[in-house]
Amino acid sequence: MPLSRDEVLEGALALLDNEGLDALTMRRLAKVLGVQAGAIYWHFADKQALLDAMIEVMLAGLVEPAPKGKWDEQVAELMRRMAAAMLRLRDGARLATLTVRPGPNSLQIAEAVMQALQKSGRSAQATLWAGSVLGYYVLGYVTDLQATEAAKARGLMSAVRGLRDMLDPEQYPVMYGISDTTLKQMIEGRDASARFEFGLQAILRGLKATARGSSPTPARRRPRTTRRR
Amino acid sequence: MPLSRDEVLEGALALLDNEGLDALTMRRLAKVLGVQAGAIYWHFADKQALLDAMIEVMLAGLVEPAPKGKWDEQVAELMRRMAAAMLRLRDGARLATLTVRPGPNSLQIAEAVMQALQKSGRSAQATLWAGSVLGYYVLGYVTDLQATEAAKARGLMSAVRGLRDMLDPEQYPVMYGISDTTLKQMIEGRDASARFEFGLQAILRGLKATARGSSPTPARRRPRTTRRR
DNA sequence: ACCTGAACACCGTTCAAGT
DNA sequence: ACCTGAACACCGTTCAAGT
Repeated sequence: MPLSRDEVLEGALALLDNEGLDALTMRRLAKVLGVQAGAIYWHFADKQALLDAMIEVMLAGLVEPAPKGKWDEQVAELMRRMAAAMLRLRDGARLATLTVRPGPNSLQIAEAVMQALQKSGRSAQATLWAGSVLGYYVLGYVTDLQATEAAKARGLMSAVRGLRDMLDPEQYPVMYGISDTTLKQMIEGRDASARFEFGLQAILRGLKATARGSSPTPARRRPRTTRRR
Repeated sequence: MPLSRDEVLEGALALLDNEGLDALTMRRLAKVLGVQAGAIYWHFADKQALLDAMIEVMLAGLVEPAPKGKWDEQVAELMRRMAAAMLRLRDGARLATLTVRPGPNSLQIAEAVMQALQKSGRSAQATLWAGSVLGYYVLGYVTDLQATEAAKARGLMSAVRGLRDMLDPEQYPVMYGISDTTLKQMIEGRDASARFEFGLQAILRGLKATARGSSPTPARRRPRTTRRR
C-alpha cells in the first residue's frame, strides 16, 4: 500500500477542486494523503512538477474527436473545449498560467488550432499570431469567470454586487447607465456562455478578414469533379 | 523622518521592478525600507491593500489626453496605453490580476473604453461584452510577453528556445513547419508591437460587424445643420 | 523502494510594549 | 503617531535515518 504517483496527482486535483489554488500546499496535500510533506518529493521533483502534471490532466483528450466543419467552426469548437476543460476544475485558468513548459496535451491542442487556422490560407506568422489572440481570449474569459466565483466563495459577493451604487453618475456616466439586470447577469455569470460565444465569433470574424481566400465570398464547397473513378 | 505611506508605496514599486513579484514580500520590503515588517501594517491594512495601491499607480493617467479619432481608433489608443502601462512595470500584468476591487484609475479606463465603444451604436450589454473581449486580449498579451521575460531572467531561455527541436515532426507538423526565424522572433518578443497591433485590429474589425451603423459604410460625420445659431 | 523526523530558510499578520 | 520585538501559524525543500 505505498503511495503511487497517480494517487498524489489525484489527491492534488481533488484538493484544488475542493479548497482552491491557494490551499494547494505541499503540506496540506500531504495531510490529505496521510503522509509527511517530504514523502511527496519522492514522487515529484518539486511543486512545479506536480502543477505541470495537473495541467496536463486538465487538458487531456481535448482534440478528440477531431472537430468538424469549416476551419472557423473547427477553431471555435477547440476554443469551447479549452474553456470547458478549465472551467471544470476550480481555479483552472489560474492553474493554466502556472505552466513553465507545455506538456504533450498543451502542444496537441496548439497543433490542432494551428492546423485549423492554416486552412484559412495565411502565413506561418499570421497563423501563430491568430492562435495567440484566440488563446488570450479564452484564458482571459475563464480567468474572469473563476475570479468572480472565487470572490463568491470568499463572501466578497456583496462588495462586488454593490459596485454600481458606488459609481458616481457624473464621473462614470456610461457604466452607471448600464441597467442593474444587465450588470447583475454579468457579475453572476448567468450570461457566461452567450458572452463567450459573442467574443469568439467577433474575433473569428476579424481574423477572416486577414485570411487570403475568405474575406467577402463564403467559402465554396469542394466541387464534385471526382464522380467518375 | 518617519516613514510615509508614499515611501512605502514607492519602495514596493521599486522592489517589484527590480526583483519581480515573487520577491515582493512584506519582510523584504521592510528590509529595503530599513524597518521591521510590522511597521508596514501601520501604513497599509494588509498586503492586498498595498497591491491595490500599486495597481492604481501603474494605471494612473491613462485617459489623458483624451484619445482622438473615430471610436475604433479611440479604443485602440486606450488599449495601447493599457499595454504600455503594464509593460513599463516588471510583472505588471500579473500584478493587475491581483486586484480584488478596481480603484478609480481602473474605473476611469473602463469608463473611457465604454464611452468609445458606445459610439459605435450597440446595446449596453454588447458594449460591456466588447469591452471585456478587448480587456482579455490586452491582459493576455502582456502576461505572455512578461512571462517569457521572466523565463529569460531566470535562465530558462535555452529551454524555451530549444522547444522546436523537441517537437516530433510527425506529431506536430504545423508547429514544426514554422521557420526558426519566425519562432525565434516571437519567443524573443521582437515582433511584439506588430503582433499586438495585428490582434487589436482583428478584434476591432470583428466588433465592427456587430455594431449597428458601421458595418459596410464608413461612419458619417455629423452633418453641419447648426450653422445658424 | 518508499517514507519519517527534523531541520532550514522563509512567509503574512498581530500586538503588547516602547518612544 | 509611529515603530520594535517577539510571537503565531504557516510555507517549500532537503536529507539523514529508518523500514
